[in-house]
Amino acid sequence: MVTIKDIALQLNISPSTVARALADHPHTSDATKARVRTAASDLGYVVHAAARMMRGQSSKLIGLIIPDVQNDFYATVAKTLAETCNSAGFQLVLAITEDEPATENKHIRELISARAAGIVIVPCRSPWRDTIKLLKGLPVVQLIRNTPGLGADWFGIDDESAIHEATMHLSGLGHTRLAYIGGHQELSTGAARLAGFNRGLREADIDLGSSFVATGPPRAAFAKQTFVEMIKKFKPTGLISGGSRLTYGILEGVSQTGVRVPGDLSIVGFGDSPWSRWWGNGLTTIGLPIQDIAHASGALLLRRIEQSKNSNEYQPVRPSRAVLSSFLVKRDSTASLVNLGPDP
Amino acid sequence: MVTIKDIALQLNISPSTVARALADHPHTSDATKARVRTAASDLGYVVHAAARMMRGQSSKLIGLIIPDVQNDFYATVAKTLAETCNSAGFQLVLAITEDEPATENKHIRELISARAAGIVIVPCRSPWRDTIKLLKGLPVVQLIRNTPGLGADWFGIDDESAIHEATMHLSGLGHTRLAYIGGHQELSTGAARLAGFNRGLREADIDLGSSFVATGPPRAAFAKQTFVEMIKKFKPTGLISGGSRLTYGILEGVSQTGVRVPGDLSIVGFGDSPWSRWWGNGLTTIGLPIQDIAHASGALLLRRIEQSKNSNEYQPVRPSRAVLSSFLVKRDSTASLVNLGPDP
DNA sequence: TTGTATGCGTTATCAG
DNA sequence: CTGATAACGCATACAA
Repeated sequence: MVTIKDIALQLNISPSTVARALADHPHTSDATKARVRTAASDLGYVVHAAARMMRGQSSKLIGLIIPDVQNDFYATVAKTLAETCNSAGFQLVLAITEDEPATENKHIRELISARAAGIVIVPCRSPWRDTIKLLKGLPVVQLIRNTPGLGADWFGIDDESAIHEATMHLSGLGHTRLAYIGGHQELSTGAARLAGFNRGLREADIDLGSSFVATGPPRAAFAKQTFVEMIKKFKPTGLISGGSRLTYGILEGVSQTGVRVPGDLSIVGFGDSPWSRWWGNGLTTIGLPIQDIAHASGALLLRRIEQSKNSNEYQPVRPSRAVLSSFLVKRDSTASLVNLGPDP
Repeated sequence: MVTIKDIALQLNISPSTVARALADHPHTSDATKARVRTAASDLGYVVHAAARMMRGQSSKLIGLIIPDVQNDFYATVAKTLAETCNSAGFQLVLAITEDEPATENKHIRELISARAAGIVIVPCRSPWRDTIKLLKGLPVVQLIRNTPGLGADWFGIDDESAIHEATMHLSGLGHTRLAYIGGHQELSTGAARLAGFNRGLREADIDLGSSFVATGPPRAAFAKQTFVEMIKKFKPTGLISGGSRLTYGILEGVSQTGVRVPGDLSIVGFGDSPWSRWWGNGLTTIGLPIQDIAHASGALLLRRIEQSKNSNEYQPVRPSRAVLSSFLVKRDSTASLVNLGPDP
């Protein structure tokens, strides 16, 4: 690896002069700068980030910790955030937890060891204490899920309202047998979304007996299995999904069981992907302001990083907690109630 | 930030003893190790990767450079590779190029500056010379696309055969008016896939006049627009997609124009996603051994990293070039030829 | 404008 | 078994 010394040796000048030339320091002759630059380019010099870091503070790395990249939602976050980071001279380090607290902890330690400038995280179900302690030492923005102990900035969506609106929508179409498949209630989002469903049921005067609720891991497999089992026992006319991957799994189940959408069942999916509209007129979705959230969190993190450079000790000054609204993308045809089978 | 010195001071021992204890060095008393570890844990010590790197060689970072995370294909690669890296103690740094040579170059410089141990890259359309020069300095594995100048390991799929097989499949169903929408011919994959289509046409004795070809950027938008325009002028009965995102765009176009699949048109999609089967029986796909490729490339890169540690100078010893086969996932109903409209 | 000296946190080497 | 010391590459305060 070619260093600043090599360039200095080549040009018979001192290393510090080279350093200054490379840094475009004002007190350096243009001639020297030019000579140094060409030499650097010739030799293929690339600055040693670690050495630079030894003197300064943190690296130009920002960690993104998410449960799953295959989720459309998080993929979009990753993309948007990568752009935001790059335009500010940072690189994004991707860490995937699979919702495992141990994996999460390990990733965070690595990031701190690499002196990441900051972290954007979608916390897993129940993070370790140690994890929270570690996170308190650097700028952190939480996304979607909200871990109680950690007093960090947070951007999320109004989960309760989102599902409530979806429930009212189905009720408004005339549905009276509703089902909900959502993520773990231990997740802040899982609890809020379920609460929205329950409020909807109450407001629509729907008997709890003619509703079905299942919560579990926010994975496609869980939703698919749950759907297939449910459709035998409880025949809903309307179904609400409480997660992007769950929607995926439900649709898998639909295509496996041959249930017609919207013929037999109206569904409200969580998250509005392009393929949502491929389901004829059946699939209403809860649109999410993903890009807005990603942008906002990126921008705020960069700001926090700036702030923490000024004050030696990082202090999470008045964490922001912003809730962005989802929006229903209605695609139901009113035909959806025509072909309802008899209640079992 | 708490350092090794802080621990030493706290315990009234020398920094070197602390270092040895932390490293579980054999010539250190168990008592000392225990004391040091608890102190480290108490103080929240995390090793400074940069400082460690100053002495040693490279970091524990591996770069993944891809055009697009939103592409199912690359998302799966990212996930699989992240697992492979983690289990070997590496962290994955995600870099998204959007197929821009400048962005690509910048990312690679950053990675080298951070002394990434190695890089897995899906090169962009026409990488800069400088980019190739930089890449020659460290272990690199190429995925899917193959940049001529760079003598690095490469894993890809047999693009020519894949599209050829798809073409023969449609021809075998009785189709004689075929269309192909693919990626730029400047891409190694774009050229190979188009060649496969052309060979298929020849072998099926299909007149070039009753076929349609369009190549362009491998984005959904391009495919959608091309599809919508094509469907007015040239009415194919069979269409083959030459890229994952292109399939996406084509299906967007289908749903916009109201073309029935497979009623009016048989389609072979590139890449087999779960949503592929949501198209009734219409959508045959070219299944890709994504996970195999990702696994293989990860494992090989780790091996190359090992090798490069032993020899001071990194020499790309006999680069591997492996071609993995795709497989057709047939879902066509034979009904697809029943409703053909008249030729325009 | 340029050169010299110093220190960042770790670890390997050598001395105790 | 433990302590002192040097070195990694870079940036900067200070001297020239």
